This record gives sequence, C-alpha cells and structure tokens, in this order.
Amino acid sequence: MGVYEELVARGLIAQVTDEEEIRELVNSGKAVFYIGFDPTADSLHVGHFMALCLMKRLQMAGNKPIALIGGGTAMIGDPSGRTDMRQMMTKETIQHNVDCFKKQMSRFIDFSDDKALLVNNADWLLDLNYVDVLREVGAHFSVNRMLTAECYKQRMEKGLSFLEFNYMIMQSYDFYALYQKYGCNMQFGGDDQWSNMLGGTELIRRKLGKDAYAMTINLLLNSEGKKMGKTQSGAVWLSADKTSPYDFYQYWRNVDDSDVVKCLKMLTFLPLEQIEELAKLEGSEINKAKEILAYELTSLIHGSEEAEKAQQAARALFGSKTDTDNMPSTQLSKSDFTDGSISVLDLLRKCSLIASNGEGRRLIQQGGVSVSDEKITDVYASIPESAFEKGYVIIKKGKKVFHKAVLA
RNA sequence: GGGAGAAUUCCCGAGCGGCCAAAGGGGGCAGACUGUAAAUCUGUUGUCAACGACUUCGGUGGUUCGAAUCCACCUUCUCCCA
Repeated sequence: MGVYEELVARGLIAQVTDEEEIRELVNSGKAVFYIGFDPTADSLHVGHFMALCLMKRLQMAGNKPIALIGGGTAMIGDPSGRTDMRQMMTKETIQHNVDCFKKQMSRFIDFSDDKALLVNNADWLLDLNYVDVLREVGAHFSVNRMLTAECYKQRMEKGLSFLEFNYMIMQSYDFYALYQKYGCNMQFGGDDQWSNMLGGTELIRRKLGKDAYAMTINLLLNSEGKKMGKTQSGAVWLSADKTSPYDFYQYWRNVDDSDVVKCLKMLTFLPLEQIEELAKLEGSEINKAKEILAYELTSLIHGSEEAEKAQQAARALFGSKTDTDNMPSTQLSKSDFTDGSISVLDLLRKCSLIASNGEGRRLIQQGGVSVSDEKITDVYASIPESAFEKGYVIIKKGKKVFHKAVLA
C-alpha cells in the first residue's frame, strides 16, 4: 500500500485536484509540498497537529515538506470559516508567534539536511510592490470568480473588507513563489482552504504554464460536526505550559465513543490493522481504545515519558490507588495560611480551579468539591495546616478534575 | 455621495423610563444515572466581606428623582438608492 492509499484509508483526504497525478507523485516520493500555518497564537494546537502528522507521513515516504509560516499573510487574516474579521496583530506579536512555531515544529519534523524546509512568507510578501502585484498577479484573478468561492460566500452577508478579500491572492502568490523557488508542486491544507489553494494552482498555470496540485485534509470533526481540539477554556495546545500533558491526555481519554476510531486513524501512527482490531471493541471496552489513543497522542507530542506519567496519574485517580506524583499541582506557601489554616475558597482559587468566589460557593453547595477524599459541605470550611502533613492535599472538583496543592 | 437601520452578559437573542443583574435558547459548570462515553433528568451560570451592596447593555456627554430603554455627538456594521 502506498502512502496515498494509506491517507485515503485513514480518512484524511478531502479533496484533490487530480487524483491520478497526485497518487503517482506522492507514492514515488517526488512531491515537494507545502502546508501553511498562520501564526495566530504562540503555540500550535491540535488543529495544526493533523497537518504536522500528514507532513511526517509524507516525509517518511520520501517526499519533501515545506512548512510555510504565514508571517506575511497573518497581517491580513484569513476570512475562511470566519463570520467576523480577525483581529489585526502587531508585527511584533506575529514575529514572536513565528518563533514559537518554529521551535515546536522542529521537534516533530526532521529539518536536517534539507529534508524539510521552514519558510516564512513574510520574506517575500512584505517587499512586494502594490502596483507590480496588481499587474502581475491581479490580472489573473477574476473578481466574479472569487466572489463565488465558498469561503467568501458566508461573509457576503456579514461584510468582507478588501483587506481580507486579498487573502486568497496572497496565498496563491505563496504557492507561486514556492514553486519557483523550491519547485514546490503541491499544497496541502484544511478543507476550508480549498478555494485559496485552487487560486494558487491556477496562478501557476497561467503564469508559468505548469501544473501544480492541491489536496485538502478533512477537518477533524466530532460526531456532532464541531471542530475537535477545542474545550470550553479554549484550544487544546501542544505546548506543555498551555495545556499540561495530563490535561492533554485527559482530553483524548474523554472523547466520544463515536469519535475514537476516527481519531486513531487520523492522528496516530498505529498500523491500520491494529486500529481495525480496536474498532471492534464494544460497550465499556471502548475505554481501552481511548486509553491507547490518549497514550499515543500524548507520547507523540510530549514524549513517552510524559505520556506514561499522565497515564499513571489518570489510572490512579480514576482507579483506587493513590499515585499523586503526576497530577497537576500548585505550590502553596506559608503566607497563604492565616492562623494555621486556609479557607477552601482561597485554596480553590489559588489552584485556579475557580474564577470567582461565587463560583466556588456554588460548587461547594452543589457538592462538587472534595479535599483529601472528604466532601466539603460548608462554604466557609477551612483546611488546617495539619491536613498537609504529607506535604500536600488532593482537591477533587467535580468528577474528573483532580489537583494537588503542595505545601513545601 | 444620499437615505434607512443595528450594536445587550461566553454565543444567539428578548427587553414597556422604575417591578432589570436583564426573558428564552445554546454553551459551560455541578448533581443523579453511567463506562473518566453518549443520551436523559435536576440545579446553577456578573462581582463582592452576599436577606444587602457594587459594576454591566458599542463609546462620550446630556435630559430625569430614576436610563439597557429618551436626546446629541462619535465609532463600527448591515441594508436600500447613486
């Protein structure tokens, strides 16, 4: 089975411009492809992770990936999938984010010996001359056509600024530039990028008379059709200081039954046969598949050591053992105590488990808080310093959130 | 360029000058039931030293005993005409 077939089997491919050509190219390892990443935050998140996986898969098959960081396009903001305009970012913020991206990516993709490239489109976009671009590139785009593109349609009601309208042209220019510079003949991207990507292949055809290809990856959606990798408190990040390995593990440990197999296929490198086996599990047995999913992914992102720890911690907490070593924790100091004790509300707040005292009161009233296995029933309860004789106490919020408060 | 309208809490969306911390839904959180799942049911969802007080309805001023509600200006957006 070639890489292409594997990608199809894993349900990764959404649309392609020319299936025959692409299969040939990819399977023979002759593709030089790029994937764009907009540096809109200072860490990559799960959405990017799929793209990284894809790059790795293709790289392992001998193709050459180019990771394009959109330092230039970020100044414009992609309107795709957006109902309102993105906030404009300062150049400094963008640069900072670009640097963070670089670091995270190189942990995952092998950039040594030119096996992969990392480029920033700011390098060529920022120096462009407006009139030149209009003449050389703008002439090849039909506004009528662009307006019918899916990504703009939904914005036709809410309004679309000229700034954002140009995003497609910028992205197309990227592809064109990479084709000339590095012989990049293929572009990958999320399915919401389809029209932007087609813009690029067409520009290359018109300017150079050459063929280039585009392929989109299915977005990772849950069974309800919502993007995965988002939680109430925001995205699931790949950097440990934004989403701890434990939380990361838990996110995957808790996916819907109906999404487990899909996630295994799309995100892990486990062989398909093994995934098929896991897909046969039923009822509570599915939890085994979830554990594997969570472990695999945590291991890919944070390394097997961290994955092991997260798994230990989770098993201990949800089992009966008391392994508290790997739990998220907060360091307290003596000064947090008054008269040898700390109120439960203060404790919860110190550990960032609640946003306000009101929330804490509600939580306690509804019976959602336990400290050291004892349910707190009194809103004004305090924990004496003596409760920390082991050096810590375990706080349980709701059923799934565990936190260790450590007193040095 | 001319005219008409809109902006409300995490999101959508109601809101008579006092009874508005603001209906309803979604989402979130907690409880019951479970398998650390889903579905369902219940409670809850601005802040605080909490039977009270304080701060919120795009921004700035004003009218009034009293403003999310009325007036003026500003900002942003939508629609119609050119």
